[in-house]
Amino acid sequence: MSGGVEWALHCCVVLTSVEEPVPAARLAQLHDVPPTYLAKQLQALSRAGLVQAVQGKSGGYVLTRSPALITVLDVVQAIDGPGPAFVCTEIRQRGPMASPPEACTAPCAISRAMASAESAWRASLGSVTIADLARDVESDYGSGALAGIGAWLGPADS
Amino acid sequence: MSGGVEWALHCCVVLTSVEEPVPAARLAQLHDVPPTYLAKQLQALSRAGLVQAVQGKSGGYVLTRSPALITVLDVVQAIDGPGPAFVCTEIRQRGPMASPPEACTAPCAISRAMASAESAWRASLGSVTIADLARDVESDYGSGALAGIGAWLGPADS
DNA sequence: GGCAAGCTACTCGGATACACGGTGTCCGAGTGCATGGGG
DNA sequence: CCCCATGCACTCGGACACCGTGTATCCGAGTAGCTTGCC
Repeated sequence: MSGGVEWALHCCVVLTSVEEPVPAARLAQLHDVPPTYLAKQLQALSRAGLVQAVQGKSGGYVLTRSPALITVLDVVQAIDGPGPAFVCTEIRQRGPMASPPEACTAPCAISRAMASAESAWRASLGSVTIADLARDVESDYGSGALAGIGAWLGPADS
Repeated sequence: MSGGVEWALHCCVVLTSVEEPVPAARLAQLHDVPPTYLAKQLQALSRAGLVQAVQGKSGGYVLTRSPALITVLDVVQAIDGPGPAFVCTEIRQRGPMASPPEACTAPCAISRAMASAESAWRASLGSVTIADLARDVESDYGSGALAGIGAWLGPADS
């Protein structure tokens, strides 16, 4: 899995605590990660419609909708792509003992098992929203933790 | 995910139908895949203790235990490694607003959500055994399908 | 005929090149804000 | 004093190199079975 997923999730959580756009460079120095590379991930989020990019002097990124309506699965799929990790290459139709194509209308048993597992994985990620993560962060580090970060993101402090 | 996982699973299923060792080269030509590369995957299965490698003139690979005791998860972990796909880099401890290390005894909320999803994925894969897959194959293609492959694996037919 | 030594051929196992996707970076296009001049 | 044109600085967006992991391959170590010679 791409390591940028973690950065994107953290960015979404901190964007919960602000209303004004936050530039990618500021999010980068908050997490101490390469600014240009994080910009790449945010572009992916923008393409997926999770965040809105506003340009201009005081531009940046803002969440497009309520954090309660953005699931972790949305973010993961935006970064890593919607395709499943396991892709069946239909090797049952190859080789000397190949099954005839007319008998392969349904996915093979192995493909079904892997698809079922990935479905469970997606269901688990889809049941957690960014709002849930933000609440957990407040619970872990005390109320006001996110507000402090939000305040830091606003002005031009280093 | 590594593409060799699919090959390894198919190999385990067909090994269900034989009792004598099957060489890697024969499994390779059955599935029409690069022989040397499939050998690499089988070596991983051997290292994980799922199959036993016997050397000599009529050597090959055999399952070490009943197919009902080998789960799909075992095979996947043997090929792709036991480590989780998502690894938390603890970026919360980096940057200007870093959380103090003494407040980071437990995994962060994001790490927990990802770990929970992977746990669900593993549970799903762990609930399916190679014997289940073999039964599904018989159900899909009719009884005797695996027996036919097993018979083909034995002699030296091309 | 039975047995044992030697040989052969076949097997696995680890060490070795190649390729593609993820990682990291750069510069150009576009836009909102600030400024300065005019009415 | 208010409004508008101009310039600027800051933003995102896509196009360009680099590296690590997975993909594919090869040759050497080891062993079971066959052959052959001897008893």
